[in-house]
Amino acid sequence: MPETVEPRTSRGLRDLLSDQMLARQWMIETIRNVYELYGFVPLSTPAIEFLDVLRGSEAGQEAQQSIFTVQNPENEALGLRFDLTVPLARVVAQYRELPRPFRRYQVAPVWRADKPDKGRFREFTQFDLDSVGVESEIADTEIMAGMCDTLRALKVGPFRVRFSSRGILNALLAFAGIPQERSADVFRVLDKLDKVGPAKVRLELTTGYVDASGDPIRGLGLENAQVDKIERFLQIPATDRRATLDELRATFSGVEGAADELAKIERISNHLYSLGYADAEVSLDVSIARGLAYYTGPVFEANLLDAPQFGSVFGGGRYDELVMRFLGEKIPAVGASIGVDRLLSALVHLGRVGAQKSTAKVLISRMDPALEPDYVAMTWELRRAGIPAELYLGTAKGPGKQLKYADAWGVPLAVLYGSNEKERGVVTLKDMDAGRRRAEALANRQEWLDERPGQREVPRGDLVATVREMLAAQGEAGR
RNA sequence: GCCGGUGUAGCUCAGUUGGUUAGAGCGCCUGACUGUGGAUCAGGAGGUCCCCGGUUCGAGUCCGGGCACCGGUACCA
Repeated sequence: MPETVEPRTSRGLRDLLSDQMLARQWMIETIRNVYELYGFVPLSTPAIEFLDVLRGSEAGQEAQQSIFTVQNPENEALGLRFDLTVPLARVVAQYRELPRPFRRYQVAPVWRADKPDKGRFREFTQFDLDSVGVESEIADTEIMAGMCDTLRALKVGPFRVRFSSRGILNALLAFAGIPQERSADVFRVLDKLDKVGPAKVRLELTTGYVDASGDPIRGLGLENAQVDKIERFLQIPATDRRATLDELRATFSGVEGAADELAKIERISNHLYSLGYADAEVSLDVSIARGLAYYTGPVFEANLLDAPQFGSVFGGGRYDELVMRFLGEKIPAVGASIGVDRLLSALVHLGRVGAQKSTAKVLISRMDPALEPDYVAMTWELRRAGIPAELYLGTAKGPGKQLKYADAWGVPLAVLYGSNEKERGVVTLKDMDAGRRRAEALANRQEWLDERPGQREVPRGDLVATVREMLAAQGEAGR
């Protein structure tokens, strides 16, 4: 026995077999269509980047970054990208002649060397769209409008895009008397609101607590009076954008800079109103924070109301300083990112994508070696008519195994053609779904054989037309 | 990172106070049924009992260490 290698994948990595790939491709194509309609252009960048590009020049400043490092023959310091935003910033800085605004979309895998978790992998796909070099609030507006249009195109059922802004949160800090240096810590805790609830957030903002596993959660040591103000802020309802803005104006009446920020948010909200994105779809919800430190303006995220357990499936915001690390110059940008894997899980959960495994709609079986020219001819006849067709290329002789093969791959139709059919100038077409349904009711094999459910014989010349008709009928039945 | 749990066939798992040649269901393959998927029946293939060490006449079983995975929790640019 030769020594064999155990087939396996490293932790957090997985294969996507055809059913998952077909569902994913449909989803990505649907999203892409929306963003090309909006006039965003595609971009591809290498999976591997220089480590200093990924980390920023002051390496070590953000320690504990879960970057996969990569070796090349030149021994350069390289790593796999962990998002698509940093490579975008690099591209914008590197291609100085690129006309701006640069509005691009990119769908590609990214890698993070984190501990894998349910629904979290070390290799996963993001679908990002960003407008770089834009200050106008219309850019923020179109990102959020695009989020809505995308979710509608994916038929996810009711959803809610919620947005707020770093400016509002900064006003909150001023309002509560918290120094701006603490902003990252405070926002990180506020971001957990959906997940852990207000009571734990309060504890984490003040004294900290010991969680269920006995792990201590350190508190931020804020005063109770400060947290009271935060809570008062968080209670501002998110049902009506105009009303929320009114309340914010009242709450922040004495806070410097708040009025300007609220005016910006109002312009976005008004654009959205005038385009028909009403409060049911887009809400101004000051309880969302988003953990990322680099956001500087509006932040937004989307949840599916029929699948809330999947959390935010689509999120983003404005980040006006990210390109600075490469150019030293401030370039405003706004964008959003879709967690393709998470959204796909939600779509599967909602039954929006099927479990299709095969691209072929017809399997042409081969029963008689003497008739191979006929099988080949039929196959290409179907293909040239635009019907995805597979010719059985395995070694099984009889139709039993070949039908089993069609069944295993979920091919909806099978063609049976032997000397019987040839003599009479006909071809047998079998509807696999009809047969499968009938089989459930039949216990006796002989009946099953005699009945040949879902089969029909048609003249050889009607092959393409009949296949087309049967597929159309199946398509309707399947809906 | 921390707490707890679990590692036995492709999958889900059983395996007695430590005792001969380690089992079941599902799946897979073959046949009954040489032109029909499902069901049924018969047969077959498939094992480093996670790894290393220890105790013992004897270890899947007990002990020590390691690793992996699962659940919870934290972190997540």
